[in-house]
Amino acid sequence: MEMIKVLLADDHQIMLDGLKAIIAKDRSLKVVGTACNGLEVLEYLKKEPVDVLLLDLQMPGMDGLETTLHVKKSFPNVKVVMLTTNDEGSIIMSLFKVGATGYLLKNASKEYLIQGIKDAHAGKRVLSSHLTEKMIESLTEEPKIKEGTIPKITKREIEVIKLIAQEYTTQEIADTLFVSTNTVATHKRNLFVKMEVKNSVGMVKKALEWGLLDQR
Amino acid sequence: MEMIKVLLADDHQIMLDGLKAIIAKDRSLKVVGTACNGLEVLEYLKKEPVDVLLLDLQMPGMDGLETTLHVKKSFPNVKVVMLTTNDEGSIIMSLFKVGATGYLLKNASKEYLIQGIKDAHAGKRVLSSHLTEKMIESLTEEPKIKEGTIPKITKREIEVIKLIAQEYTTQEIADTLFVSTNTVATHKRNLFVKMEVKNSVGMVKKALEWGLLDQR
DNA sequence: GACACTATCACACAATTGTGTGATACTGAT
DNA sequence: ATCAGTATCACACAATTGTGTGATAGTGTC
Repeated sequence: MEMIKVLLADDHQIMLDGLKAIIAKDRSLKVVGTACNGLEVLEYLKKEPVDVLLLDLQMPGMDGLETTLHVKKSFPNVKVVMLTTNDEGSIIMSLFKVGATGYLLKNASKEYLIQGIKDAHAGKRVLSSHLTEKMIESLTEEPKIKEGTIPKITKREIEVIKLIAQEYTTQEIADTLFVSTNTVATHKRNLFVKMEVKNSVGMVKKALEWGLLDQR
Repeated sequence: MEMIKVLLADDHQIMLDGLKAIIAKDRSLKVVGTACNGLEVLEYLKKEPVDVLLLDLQMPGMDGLETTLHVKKSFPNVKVVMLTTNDEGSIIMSLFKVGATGYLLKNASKEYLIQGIKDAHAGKRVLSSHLTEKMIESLTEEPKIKEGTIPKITKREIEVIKLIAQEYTTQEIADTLFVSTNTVATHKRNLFVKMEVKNSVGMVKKALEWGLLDQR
């Protein structure tokens, strides 16, 4: 009987060891390799065939989402099962859009995990039960134009966001950028609309999510 | 030869299974039980003796820090080793202050983990090597009286922070919590001082850094 | 050259936030 | 039983933020 070849990717060594130990117990599964980031995954796939890729959503550098995108592009036959602590309903859709086959919570039981790998290999959609509900919810929600797309934000606007994130007042920002407070207010106003937020707090939160404040 | 009795606590089932599998391979260690939150840990300790407690820092409800505090108070002989993904230098000090014996990153190797448990049992301080440096850093950085130390923030205050982070106005927060706007304003005022920030933006940023908004 | 976008500014006004200075009541720890 | 901390509220006022509705000028594009 052919064993299902599994590749593990997680930035936590212990997680890798743990998963390996769990999967090793099942005779029809075989861990053929491990990786601790997205690049290593792609490197591995270039060399060796893999049936199922178990992927941590949160990883330094290329995260699970981006990795999936690349993997499915170059190796469409590989089934990707995302492993995560996250239970946000919103992200599931982008995951499946990007080509993932499954999405499991890290606090799933090991039986569920093993069954999930087998199901994914058979081409079945795999979803932690807690999440199924949430997904249906977010599907049945009114088709609001909410989209994961990050709008175009200009350099000047980013300067403004950064200063706001540093607790500057509008007056201080104006002084720093050598413009009037009116100008700063206008930038903020435009940003609120673009980013679909109500105030500076929401703006800074989204800016952080979108990685706008990363490079100082 | 006596085996070292280990109790595992983590809210992720897979993590528990993984750790158990790793530890089971060492003949001098024995996993005598598992728990998925702080309360379960305390319940278990009341019934059965344990040598080393492997504790996840991030858990719903009572977190690792608080759990350690309670454990060391009632069961001072139990050695506590904290497991975490976090590598903030700041939190280490509060951990040791609270009575933890060790502090390991989840991406440590399994050999390191096993050795860590044994060392902790022998009363040795255990610290992931990456962290040792950071700790020394934060120690030598004396001049600043309060560096990175997370102040005590009450449950009520956290409720307020969470709502602010969700772009609620003071009025809306007051309505949600069934208190007056004055009360909300007072909570905010106190938080600004505690957290050493100037406004809500700074507060939400720090709250995010400190992981105050993690669990819904 | 028309069009879209960016960056700049003005003026007025409403809404909200933040501060200063109190107070009362409950709780848990010393 | 006292004391520190928490949670609650009041009132007043200053400061800041956010909105509505304009305008001008430079840039790059089709």
